[in-house]
Amino acid sequence: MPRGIARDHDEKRGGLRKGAAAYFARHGYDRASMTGAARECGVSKALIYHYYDSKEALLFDILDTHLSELVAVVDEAKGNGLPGLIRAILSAYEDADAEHKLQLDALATLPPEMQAPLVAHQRRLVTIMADAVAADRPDLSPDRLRAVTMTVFGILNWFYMWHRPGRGLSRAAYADLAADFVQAGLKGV
Amino acid sequence: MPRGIARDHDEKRGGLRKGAAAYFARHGYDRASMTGAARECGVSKALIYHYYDSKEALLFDILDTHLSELVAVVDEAKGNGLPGLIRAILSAYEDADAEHKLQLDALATLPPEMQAPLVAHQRRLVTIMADAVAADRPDLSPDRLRAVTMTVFGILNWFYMWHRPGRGLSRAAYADLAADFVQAGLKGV
DNA sequence: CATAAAACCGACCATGCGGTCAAGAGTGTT
DNA sequence: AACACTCTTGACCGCATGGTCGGTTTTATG
Repeated sequence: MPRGIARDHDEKRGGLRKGAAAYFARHGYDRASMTGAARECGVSKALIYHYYDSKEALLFDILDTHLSELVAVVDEAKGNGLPGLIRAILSAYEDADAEHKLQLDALATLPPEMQAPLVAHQRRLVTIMADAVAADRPDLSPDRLRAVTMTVFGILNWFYMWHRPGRGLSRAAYADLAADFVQAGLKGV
Repeated sequence: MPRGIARDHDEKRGGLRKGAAAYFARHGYDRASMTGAARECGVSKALIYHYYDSKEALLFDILDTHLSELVAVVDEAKGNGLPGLIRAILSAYEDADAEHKLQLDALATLPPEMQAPLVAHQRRLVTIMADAVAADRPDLSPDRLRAVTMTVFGILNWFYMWHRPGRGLSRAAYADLAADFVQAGLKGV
């Protein structure tokens, strides 16, 4: 029988995923070309198409991997209450700014059947966060619980837009501030 | 002397701006074609190029108009304290979801010299918000003041991502909730 | 060591895009 | 009425893009 897939197949694929994610995030998914992503990864465009069927399939793999890891992190941290959750999420975004940005502004460009499993991951995150909020404020109506939950995600998801590493508060310092802010804010609604 | 510009020139231009903004926001600026935007507006592509020099010039006009109006609204509301500011901004986003979305994910695609005046508008908004926060908490260090200010913008800018008109809290009800949340949160940092 | 498939590439293709153009229809000015 | 200019269009152009193809090199397996 002939040779099977290479031993380092998964690592190579992971390298393409990471390199392409950085390139896509830097230029915007739609403007970023496969030729450019290939150059960034130091391979030919044809090779990317050896590992992935299409540009969309590559994006899907980037987002699916990212969201799966995020769900795992959050699942692990959900025992530590709301502040623990907030710190865990902000910490997980470290070294994943590119993937996070792509999730926010490129996920919607995928066809619905590819979006579905990714959206399912997102819903899982939202549910865990909502449970943590509800633990502090079991009296909130469903509508208000959802609104508060999304408020917290707004805070977290906006972070990468204004924070520049090395300037202002550190990631960890902001995580503390955000946790305090949310906990106090919860008492006011 | 020959005829001048048509009397309804500005209205026509405004119509294109509004129609194109909706189309761009729905499909994403980069994927959205000028042909498609033209069809959405019920005119030919060539006509858009009669009113605008380029796709970028059209985007610039959309964002510049939107941000100018926003600055005007915020400038007027800054006397009413932080809660007033929050309510004013959320209310101003009404009927401007498309423009708001474009501001968040297409502004960066403009060349630096076109971005500059728009970013100046944004900075104005941030400054006003920071002043309102500082009025409540004059003891915050500059770094923390900035972090809290961006936290508030995160809450506001995320709203359009999860809110669906007619479902859950109304816009006004959420504005009240957000104002309460922020005011209480401010006491916790 | 033979072999068959994987790994990899340069060149190529079809399509859709932003933008242009030449021309006609409509209209305020003289 | 004659003019000059705006308004409006369908047809067109060059180019970059996502994706393909034929071929070469490499490497697990028998």
